[in-house]
This record gives sequence, structure tokens and C-alpha cells, in this order.
Amino acid sequence: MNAIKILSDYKMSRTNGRVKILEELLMTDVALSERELQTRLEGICDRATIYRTLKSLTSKGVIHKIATESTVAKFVIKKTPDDHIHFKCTDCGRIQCLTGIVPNNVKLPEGYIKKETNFLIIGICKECSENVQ
Amino acid sequence: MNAIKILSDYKMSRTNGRVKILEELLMTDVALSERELQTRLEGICDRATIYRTLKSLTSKGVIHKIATESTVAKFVIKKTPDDHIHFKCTDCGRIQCLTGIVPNNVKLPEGYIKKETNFLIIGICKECSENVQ
DNA sequence: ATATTTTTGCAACACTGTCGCAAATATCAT
DNA sequence: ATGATATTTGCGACAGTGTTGCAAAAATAT
Repeated sequence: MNAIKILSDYKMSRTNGRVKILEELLMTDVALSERELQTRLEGICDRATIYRTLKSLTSKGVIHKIATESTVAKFVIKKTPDDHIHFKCTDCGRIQCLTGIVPNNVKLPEGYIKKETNFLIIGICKECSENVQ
Repeated sequence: MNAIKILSDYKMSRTNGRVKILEELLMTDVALSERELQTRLEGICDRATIYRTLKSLTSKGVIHKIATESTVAKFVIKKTPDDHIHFKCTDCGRIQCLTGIVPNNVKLPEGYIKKETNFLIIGICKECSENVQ
């Protein structure tokens, strides 16, 4: 995956800020908040630009917006189009995608129509649980 | 379930505001935000009191805090201690508990420890999908 | 009934996310 | 490449959410 290709695929102007934001998101496998992106992109682009970019990338389906209990939104590149689970570690605070385990057997009651899922498991991640011992 | 009993069970002072907040939460089966509670409790208690009460009820496990994509926290009384799924309707905006369907087969990878889950499905609820036709 | 502890209301605050608008930048056509 | 057009940016301002310190008020304990 490549930032410039994504922008052209989705017919978005190739601006410096957008390229850098996408590169940051492509570089990591944990979800980032606008805040975290801002510190990584110090001086490169404005808060408003980051928010606007995250919003358009989300609406185009390039990234996924994850709601957290701290009510700060975090964003990750979508790797698979399937529903998948996110894992938040209470120790290091990171949010990761758990690929592989898919809650596809969830059956909604009659009359309910699914559009999207937002599955978050909170606990201790592998790295942190190893460090404890 | 009874507001006054809950407060005494959890050794929380029985104040007017807390009783009213709990009664509102017990009365409904959809998740409420602080905002929504405030309008229902017009003049009965302060914003700060509602936030503080919701926080302590959440930490005691009486209610569940649901993170939404709009980054406004919503709260519901916990009916079952099990993991369960919440459903947010994009039409009427309500968030309900879907009891009965439990994603218990979700298997975390080696080394991950589960503490809590936050499963949200976004779509159209039964009532709204019936009204469309 | 009084002393002690807890909670409340208020005001102030930090932070997240949004928006209008003029300036800057990117894209398009030539 | 050059200029015309369209899009995006940065800035400042703003609304809303959630938190906190502190004195007053209310609840609990004695």
C-alpha cells in the first residue's frame, strides 16, 4: 500500500499534508488519534486539516474510525474489508486490529439490519502481558 | 431493580440527584448520554453531578459506558454480567442492548487477556426498518 | 442533636471536533 | 510551461464534552 496511490485511487488531491497523514497511518499497526498524528506531523499540517483528512478517508472507507471509552476517536488503515475486532490494551493504551478472528456468526434478531460493526475488546495485549512476568 | 437498593448495595450516599439519575436509567432500555439525562432531570441536578454519578456507577459496574462514533458517551444499566452487543440505529439514533446474542466464541490470540468488551453494531433497528415499508 | 464525611453547585478550564473565510496550493486545459 | 479553475489549507472562532477546585449544602455516623 502506498499513500500516493491511495489518494489517486480515491480521486483526492495529492497534498503534502494528506500524503504525510496517510504515510503515518500506513507505517503503524496501531490506531492513532488526531492528537497523536499531530505530534508526529509537527509543523507539517494544521489540526483542522488532519481532522478533515481523517473524515474524508473514513467516509471513503480507507481508514476505520474507532470509538474509545475515553471518547477520543482513533483511526487505522483498513486492512481487510471484513468486520474485525479491535483490541485496546489498558497497559500501553494502544489499539490494534485483531485480524483473523471474525465475529461473523453474530445473528441479529428479526428486523434488524447491519451496516457496520465496531467491536472492541479491552484488556492486556501480548507484549504487555509478557513484560509483567 | 430499584434505585435506592442499588445505592445502598454499593455503599453510595443516597442523594436526590443519584436516585433520580438511576431511576431514569432503570426506566429506559436505550443508552442515554449525560446530555439526555440532563434534559430529563431539568433543574434537579447539575451537569457535574451527573458526570460524577455516571463515572462512579460505571466504575462500580452498575452501568455500562458505551463509546459511540460521535464520541459522546452513552450509558445503560447492566442487565446481564455477560458480554453482550449494543445496537445503534442510524435512523432514530437510539442505542439498545441486544440480549441473547453473545459473541462468546471470540478467541483471542495467545498472550492476550480480555477484561471487558465493547461491541457495537450500527444499522437500522426493528422499529425503523418496519416504518420504512 | 451535633460532628464528620460525602456530595453538590458553580465557575473555570482543557480538550475534541467543526466551520467560515481568505490565502495558498493543486489540478486541468491549452 | 502558463494561466484559469477547483480544491484544500491555515487561522481563528466556536460549540460541546468532560474534569476539577472549592466553599456551601446535604447525608451519614456518633
